[in-house]
Amino acid sequence: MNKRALEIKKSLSAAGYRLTKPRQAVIEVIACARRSLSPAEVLNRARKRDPRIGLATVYRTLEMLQREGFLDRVGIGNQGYVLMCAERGLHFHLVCERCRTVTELRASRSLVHRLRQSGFISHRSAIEIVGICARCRRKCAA
Amino acid sequence: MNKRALEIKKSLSAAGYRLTKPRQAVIEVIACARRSLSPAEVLNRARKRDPRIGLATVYRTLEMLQREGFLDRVGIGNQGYVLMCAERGLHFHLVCERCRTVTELRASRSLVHRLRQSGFISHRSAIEIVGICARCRRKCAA
DNA sequence: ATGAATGCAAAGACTTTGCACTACT
DNA sequence: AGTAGTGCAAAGTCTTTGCATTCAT
Repeated sequence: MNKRALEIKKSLSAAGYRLTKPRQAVIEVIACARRSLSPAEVLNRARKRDPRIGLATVYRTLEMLQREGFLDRVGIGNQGYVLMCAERGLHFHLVCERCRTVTELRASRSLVHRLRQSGFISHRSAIEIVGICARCRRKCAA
Repeated sequence: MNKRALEIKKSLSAAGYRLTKPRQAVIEVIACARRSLSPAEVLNRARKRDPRIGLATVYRTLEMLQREGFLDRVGIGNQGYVLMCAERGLHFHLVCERCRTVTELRASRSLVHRLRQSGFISHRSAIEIVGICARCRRKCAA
């Protein structure tokens, strides 16, 4: 069982959410994922844990997780993808648009400082940078 | 006539694109916009310049402008918004999720350096940070 | 026990596409 | 003149919603 998944479950439970089977399935799927997933992909993976889960529930759970701050939504093209955040503070997500692997990169102090000075407040802790990761780039060159 | 719009038109023309009325309308609308616009908003504004323009053409033109690097797509929630880039190098877009005003903030050298070291290449020059701008925050407090 | 959460299917929103027509170069 | 580009409407994709039913507390 994934450690992060356990944390999230505890936190949600404490906040008054019911720990249903479908919700647990979605949480585990996302906590284990090494790359960002589309809602449909989350559904497919979640079905291996709870075959009865439906797409609507996936959407509802994703929305809830996002509202509670455990999840980030990333946009590549027009499609929405979701991924779990590990870092707490302000950080970057390097999202590869080819393989959708996500690497986290902590933000520098100076950026945090400059942002604060500008008066702009972001409650989202993740900033997405879309591009091509080192591995896909090597493949491409080959 | 907006200076940036003129630049873009010249550049597109040189690249072999035809400068049609609908395209010019979209370019001017976006070059003048002070905040990010949804495709539907672009249509509405463009109609004031060319009443015959249709939504499909707006989408096609936006796609083309993005492909040519004049435009950035920003995602707030599930909806796609588009805005013109002024900065050339890597920079941030501080996107207010309330009023959708966009402020540009140049990226620090150290970020550019760290990104390069990680082997991650982003061909998009704009990184979006979604939050609440200083003005909306003041309004909210009042 | 009881109401929050679910699954299904239908509705909704946004985007893309096919095709006959238009208008840049 | 010739073809890139357009408008319209239809099709496609993704997401949300209504409602009877299920299940976690």
